[in-house]
Amino acid sequence: MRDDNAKTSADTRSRILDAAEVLFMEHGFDGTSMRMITGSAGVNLAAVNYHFGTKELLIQEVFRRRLTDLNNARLVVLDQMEAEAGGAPLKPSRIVDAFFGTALRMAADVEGGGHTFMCLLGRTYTEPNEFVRKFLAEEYAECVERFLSALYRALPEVERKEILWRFHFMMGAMSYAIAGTDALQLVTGKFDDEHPSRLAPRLMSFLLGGLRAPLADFGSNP
Amino acid sequence: MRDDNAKTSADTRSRILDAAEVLFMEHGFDGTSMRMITGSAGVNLAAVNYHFGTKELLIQEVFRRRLTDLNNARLVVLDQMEAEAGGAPLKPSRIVDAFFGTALRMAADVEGGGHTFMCLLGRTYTEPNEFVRKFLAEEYAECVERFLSALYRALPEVERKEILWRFHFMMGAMSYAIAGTDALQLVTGKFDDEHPSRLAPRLMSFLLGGLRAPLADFGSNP
DNA sequence: GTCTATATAGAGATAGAC
DNA sequence: GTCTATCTCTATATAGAC
Repeated sequence: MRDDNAKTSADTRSRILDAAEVLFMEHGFDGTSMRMITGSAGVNLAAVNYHFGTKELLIQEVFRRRLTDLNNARLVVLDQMEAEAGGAPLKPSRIVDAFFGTALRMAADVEGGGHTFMCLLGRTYTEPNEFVRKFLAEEYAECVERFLSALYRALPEVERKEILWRFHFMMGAMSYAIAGTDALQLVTGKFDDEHPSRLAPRLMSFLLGGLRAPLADFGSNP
Repeated sequence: MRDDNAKTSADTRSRILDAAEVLFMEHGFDGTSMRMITGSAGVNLAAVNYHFGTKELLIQEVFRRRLTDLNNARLVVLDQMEAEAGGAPLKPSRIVDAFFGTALRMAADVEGGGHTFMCLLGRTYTEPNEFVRKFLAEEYAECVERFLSALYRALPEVERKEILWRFHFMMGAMSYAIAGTDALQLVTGKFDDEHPSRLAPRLMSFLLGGLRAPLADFGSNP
């Protein structure tokens, strides 16, 4: 940092994105006004519209800049594992780690903002706002398809629909584990003050237990 | 229903609550205006303030009227099981079913509005709005404490902190399973059109698998 | 690129007639 | 209890000077 008051023009964009990310996480999209964002970022109100056009486009850019990296990181790990395996199916635990572990490692990065972003992302999966959900779905499509395919091959004896459901359940458990910890904290009287990096091993063993659980009997009573 | 246009004064209150429940679920709290609610309920704009005071108090009442029943139903089942057991610890699977199964049965009630409410509730656990989170925490406190105590006694060999985390993970998986199904649906191309009642057995086996998963090794690297 | 000033729309809430 | 009309505040967005 060269000077407290030096706001280079290139910086303005990033300052807005950083401020928006935190405020969206704390107050939601509708609960965060442009004035809050520009005030927190220390830039002029008109700067948001100049750099991003509209508030909706700003929201998209907040997600895009981190989500691209996250999903690329996931795919890099998967590519590498599949190349090493040379056509043989992978171990389910390794697939789960490549997808969920990578996200948890991002969530453990408190200082770089990864934690803030993963909290925001977790909340946004169930976001009412339709354009956000659609945007997320598109950003995720390729990556999710790749991981589901890997799981299908890793667990050929399990019905595909069942794997799909369990992937969904795992997403839910992870999102809450990251975004919703505050909530239960209020109820039960805290998880002490554990650093987010402590979460990963606990969650991973829970996810794998759920994925490997014996199948229920669905045929009985419709 | 006696007449399409007959709005008895006692009805007005319920009509507002029913309309608000659906709209809050579809558009969130900030995304739902008083005008949307009164328009959908077919009542006058001023009626909300007359019957509930403020929008915040309306939100609280939407939750209170169903949450009281849900948590009472959970406690009734737990009380009965504990009475039958006469001091002996319960099976973890039965405790989980009393808490999560009861919620899933409410979520399977599409026509009576239980499904709508459970979607809304699932979203709200990670709601940014602080007063809503605090209100939920208070409404849940007693019930969660009772179920955690039951689990502590059922699993004396497992560290209490670990049980607390896994309860949290189960809450997350359930909330997403109910509220977030739309999201993954967009990504992966649908869960067909399964009725919500089909969800319960799938989720319950996942939750129990997670709860029983072997513990990870936490001591190694801090 | 950055700023001030403002246009326009919509929000929650209420006063007072009925 | 219900309605109309309206107050007040705040939101997003933009036009135009610098």
